[in-house]
Amino acid sequence: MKNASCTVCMLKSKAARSLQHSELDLLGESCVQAVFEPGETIFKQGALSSNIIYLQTGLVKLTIKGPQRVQIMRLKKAPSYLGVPTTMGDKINHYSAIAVERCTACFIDINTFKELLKVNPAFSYEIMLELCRNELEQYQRCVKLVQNQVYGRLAANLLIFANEIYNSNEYDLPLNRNDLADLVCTSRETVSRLLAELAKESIIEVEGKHIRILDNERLENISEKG
Amino acid sequence: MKNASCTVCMLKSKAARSLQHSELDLLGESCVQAVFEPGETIFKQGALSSNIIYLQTGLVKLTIKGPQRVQIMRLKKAPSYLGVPTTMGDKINHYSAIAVERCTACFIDINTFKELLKVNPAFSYEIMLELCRNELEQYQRCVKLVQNQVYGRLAANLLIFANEIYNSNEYDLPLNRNDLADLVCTSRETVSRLLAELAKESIIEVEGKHIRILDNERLENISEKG
DNA sequence: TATTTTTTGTGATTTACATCACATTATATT
DNA sequence: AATATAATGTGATGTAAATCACAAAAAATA
Repeated sequence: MKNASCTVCMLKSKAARSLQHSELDLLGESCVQAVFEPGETIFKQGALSSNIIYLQTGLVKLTIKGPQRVQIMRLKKAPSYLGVPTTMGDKINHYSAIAVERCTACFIDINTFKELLKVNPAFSYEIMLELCRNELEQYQRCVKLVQNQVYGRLAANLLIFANEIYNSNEYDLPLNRNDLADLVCTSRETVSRLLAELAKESIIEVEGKHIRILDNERLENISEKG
Repeated sequence: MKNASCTVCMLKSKAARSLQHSELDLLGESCVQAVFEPGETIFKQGALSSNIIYLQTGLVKLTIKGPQRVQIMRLKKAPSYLGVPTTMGDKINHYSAIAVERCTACFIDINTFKELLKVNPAFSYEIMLELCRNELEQYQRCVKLVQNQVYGRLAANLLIFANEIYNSNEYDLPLNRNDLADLVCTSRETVSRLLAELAKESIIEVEGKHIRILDNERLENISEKG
């Protein structure tokens, strides 16, 4: 862990770029950087929290305790703020964040964060926009979950990895089959079967965690139609 | 539709209560009140929007187009802001809001709203808190949807009507079976059957739309255990 | 290298729930 | 009041996907 100089940071968030010099100094004073290896918990549901996390680089999964077990809600890719909704209201985390790939994260003291929201409307506005985007994304995820069947949801998630996370139609899945199943809201066995199915149809190529999308169009079709 | 005087309004939001006199005047100038009867659309997905809606009284459903059909995402009870996430980013509504009970709603010009966010950090902070709460609620709804089965979800929704909407364990459902099914993410037929089942078990009493919860404890148990 | 542990694949079986089909009851319209 | 239209209940049937069961492969550990 080291104290960061936010002023010279090249990985500033869009929100942080609207801060004044003096405000960035304030941010830098109460901002501590840390590295997380895959599997390491960045913050944990139920624990007290007095920080907002700015995810500079890497990929995390957000998990939440459900009635039966812990569930992966979504992946979140840097750059992004984590734990804004979970820390703003009360001080207790309402979900966990766990590194899925190597991450660098800045821990910002919540009081400093609130102070910045207060003194800089542009900063505040950017944070608010991010919250709004999250809510809309969440609605979309939810309807898709209800109305599409597993085949479509799996296809959708493979496309998200390709288009939104790795920007390539060839990539290594950062999750094992269990976590992938969790993300798609299905069982491990079904994921196995459907991946085999997609491969048999020559829509993708699967080799362990390595995925290669062969027929983007058909995959998108499956993702849309269910 | 009439122009409202926000200064003397007794139904101010918590956020609005942090506004100065002059700011309330500003709000009042670009704030138009309207009444919506059940079934009437307050705003519509896909339409251009230049307003934030403050729901003063009443109950609405938020619906969103899914891959197969329009889906009820959630109910929202007054007092509450609607369309913040849908209007803040771009100008197009990303979901619809439809009155489920008689509603009064204030249409606030988006520029005025943004201006208030800018000049009054306390106001801005309250709005942000509401966004955060929404996001957390949405996560909860989603895990419940995935991990519980219909019986549990129906029970949960019956309890929400009792505890959060009507504050009574006897109430008239504001939705028909179709919409209730939609809210619970199941089919109309299943809702019919399970309501009958709950009645047979003497957990609730059903007479058309009138619901009476007889055994709160067991209903909560079903809601939790799935 | 050998051994344990974890991860993955695949068949067989079960099940919750959707869908279909139709009767019945309410509600709206003429 | 008569008719049309919509909302609801309920049985029969079908099915997507969970669960169970176990083998095979891969990864971690000794």
